[in-house]
Amino acid sequence: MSVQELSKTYNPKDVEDKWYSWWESNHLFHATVNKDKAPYTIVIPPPNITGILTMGHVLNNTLQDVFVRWKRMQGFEACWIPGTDHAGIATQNAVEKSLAKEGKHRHDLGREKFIELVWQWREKYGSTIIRQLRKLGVSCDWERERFTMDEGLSNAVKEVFIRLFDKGLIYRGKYIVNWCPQHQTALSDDEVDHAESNGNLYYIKYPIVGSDEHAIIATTRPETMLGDTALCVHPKDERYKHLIGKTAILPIVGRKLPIIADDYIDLSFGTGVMKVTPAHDTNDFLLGQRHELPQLNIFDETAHLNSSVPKEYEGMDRFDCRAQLVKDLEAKNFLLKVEPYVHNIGKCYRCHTIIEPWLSDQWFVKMKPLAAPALRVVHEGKVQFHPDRWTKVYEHWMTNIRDWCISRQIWWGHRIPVYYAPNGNYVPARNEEEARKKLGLAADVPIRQDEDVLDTWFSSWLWPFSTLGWPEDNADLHYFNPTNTLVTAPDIIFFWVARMIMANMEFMKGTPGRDGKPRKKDDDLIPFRDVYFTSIIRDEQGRKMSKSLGNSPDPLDVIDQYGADALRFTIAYLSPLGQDVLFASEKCDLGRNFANKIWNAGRFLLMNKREIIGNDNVSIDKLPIENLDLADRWILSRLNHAIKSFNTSLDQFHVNEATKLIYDFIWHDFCDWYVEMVKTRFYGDEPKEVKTAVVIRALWIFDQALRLMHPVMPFISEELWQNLSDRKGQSLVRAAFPNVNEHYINQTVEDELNFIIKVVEAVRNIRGELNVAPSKQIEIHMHLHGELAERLSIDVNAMQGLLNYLDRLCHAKTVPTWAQDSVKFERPKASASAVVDGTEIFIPLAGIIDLDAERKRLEKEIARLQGLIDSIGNKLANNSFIERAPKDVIEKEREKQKYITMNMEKLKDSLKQLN
RNA sequence: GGACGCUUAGCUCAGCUGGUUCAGAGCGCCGCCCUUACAAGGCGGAGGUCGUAGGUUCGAUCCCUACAGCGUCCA
Repeated sequence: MSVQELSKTYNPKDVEDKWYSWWESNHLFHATVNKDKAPYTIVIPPPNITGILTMGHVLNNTLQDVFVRWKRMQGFEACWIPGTDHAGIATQNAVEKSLAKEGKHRHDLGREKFIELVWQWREKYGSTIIRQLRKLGVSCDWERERFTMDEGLSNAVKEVFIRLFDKGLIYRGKYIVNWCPQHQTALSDDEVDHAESNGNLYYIKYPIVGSDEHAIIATTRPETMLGDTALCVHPKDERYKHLIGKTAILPIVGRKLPIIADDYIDLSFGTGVMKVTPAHDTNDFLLGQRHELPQLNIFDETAHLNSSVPKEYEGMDRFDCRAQLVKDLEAKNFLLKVEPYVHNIGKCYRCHTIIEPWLSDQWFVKMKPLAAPALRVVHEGKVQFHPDRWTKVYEHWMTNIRDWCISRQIWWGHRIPVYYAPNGNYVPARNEEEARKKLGLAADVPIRQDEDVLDTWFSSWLWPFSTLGWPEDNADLHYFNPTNTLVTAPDIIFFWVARMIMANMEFMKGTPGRDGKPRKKDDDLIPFRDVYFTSIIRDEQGRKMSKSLGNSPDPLDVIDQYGADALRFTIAYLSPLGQDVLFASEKCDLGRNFANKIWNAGRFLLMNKREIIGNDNVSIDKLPIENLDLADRWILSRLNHAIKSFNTSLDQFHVNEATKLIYDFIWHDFCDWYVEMVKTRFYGDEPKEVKTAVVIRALWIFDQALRLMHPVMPFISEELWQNLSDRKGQSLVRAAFPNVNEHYINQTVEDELNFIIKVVEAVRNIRGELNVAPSKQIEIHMHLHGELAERLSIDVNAMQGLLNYLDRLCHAKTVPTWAQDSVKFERPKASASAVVDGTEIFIPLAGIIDLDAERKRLEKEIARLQGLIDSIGNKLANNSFIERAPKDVIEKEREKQKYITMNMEKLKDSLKQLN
């Protein structure tokens, strides 16, 4: 594209798709084992195949892309492995829903046909989010895309199951699980939504055998009494001590219930007597185990009453049963009272059916042995969390870890690799053949595989190595694992992060590492070194974004409206480490305006390049260092500062800080000051060679800025980078990230230019405050003296050069007057004035300005300085400050006082002059 | 009930681990400008006793304690 075609405003639509497909088709994101480079690996938190891109994904993936692009440009072999997970329940749910529209149920199809249908569904819709991610510009290595149900990953799942089983870490047992009667499956804790709900507290009388007494129990779920197998009181409860060891009668049913004691009982809840229902309440289950109580299951898998209850309730729905039972209790005078009561109810996160704690056969992983090493590496800082406070949360969970229920009673997922012989014996096996061998069964004996599938997390916890081909041994695995950084949301710290640490440490043990030797050390066994926990994206009112509230903007709409770079920039800018982000689309104005600013800076440079050099293709690879003036040295210092701070911020995972740095450098340092100053030279009368050097230097600096911003804003930076010069087919994606050149970082230079900036601001302030028309050319009389020259350590000639900038920046003609320090200066009459670093500035404005306004302006400034002087004075008059503060601090205060007083005195003189 | 986090300008937030004319940015607001990169822009300006009450210190937005409000996680 030639210069003429650069539009006046940046139009992201013209460039984004073009560059993305170019990057991808040139394999610029592809990483391979390269012994000459250090690897830098990120595995994507695999989005769910049923999902579409949300603002949460935007944040998460923007951050990953910033890290991975930055490292890639720094010369690492950067590899970002993408993929999706199969989301067992969610996906099955989606397919069942579409089946239901045809009036069909999965059982009508049978397992095999149904699964086939799910695969078809996944072919059709399962890559939506992957397509959408590309729109965001992410530099994933798409050639490495994985899916948790792929053959390779499925093998990993089987392998892990078998190894854990053989180690005795996987077992089958009866357990209370969160049962969804709708899906007819167990749910993990995180798949249950808890919410306050209005219910009742029912007070029921249980007669005591051999007495007229009743025990009163309070329950929110009276129907579960049909499964009661005991009553329980607190051993120290004086009210009920005498009941311990006695027997109660279960109303309606007539079953005898022992009365036991346990300090689990909450004395303040209800009446202090609790009914124990081991098969239908998690806490009762644990209590029942301690006291060896019978577990009486009263529900079937659809939460209807089974045959363990009196005939009249059999087959009833649990809630119908509750209503009927309450009526019956009342009729028979067992019901004391009913009170309204607010309590927590767990619901299925998918279908919102109330969860039934239910006793069933499930598969479990013993977590304690796996947790120990995973806890250690975090403790010792080998895996670091950002922000650090999540470490505590992690520790707490890991030390109180419970066994993991991994079976799910659905069809879509990895089927549990366990096979049963007709006699009930079972073994884990990779396939039926292996199972027969293990069980010693002939080919014609019927054999049956477990019906359940594994929790989706059972495949995701293997993600950092299963995506690299494990259990097959291969070079990728040696090289790219351990990965470096994981970027994820804190709400899955237990379900995913913790488990990945456990799995990697368990299964990478002994596999060859980077040096080809079997891994032993923690540093080689961890799955990643740093975990960045992202913010939560909320809407402007601070509410979580959710489908049901409809308060989540569609990122694709936002990209369409503002551009991907604008969205990326804005979201990175708004996301402080560890804090929530309140987002609204309009906030992308920030990013869009910035992109437009960058665009126009580029446009400006290209226009001048053409003006000065013509259409020749000049290389801008080298920084021309001839004829460097103060502005050049200043911007080089600022640039190197920016690069340095950018690296530091990203090293500390302060992405918002890094983003702000880019913004400030480009907008303020480069555009507001450097570009404005360089105009003086572009339009001045220096020879062509000098001008050529000046424009190439400006382009070179801008080129550096584009490299700096590329990790955050890949599209616009590539587009401009390609336009600045002929890149011969190279891409900014793999260009070198700017190096910090300490040589250019120079505080003196910055101080010198800051003086000019302060003068300009003082003059502009006068113009603004006194309403001097912008078109009005003014004169600036500066009273320059030796002290200033010494302070700025520059000579008179250099200062003269600097003053030339003032004319452009202030629309003024500068009249400097050099004087001896002590010599009084003849002030121009009727002039506005200011003091900058001890230097007096006068702007003669006879007949133009309102002298009163100028007086007020000066008085205000004098008052401000007086305030500062007073506060410093108080400090210095304080004996304990003088005695106890460090000497250099005291000295600094004294200097400050002297300096400000000097400036103020000059202002006072000026004020006197006006009167 | 336990753990953690947050409270700074009208709004959204920085302030990296006590001392730089320490109180900042963006948006919004007010005033002036279509000055040949950019009105998605330029220049200037007004706005806060840094949640409350104590404490530590020569000195606190920053460290400690309590409280209030909001939020998240766990039980």
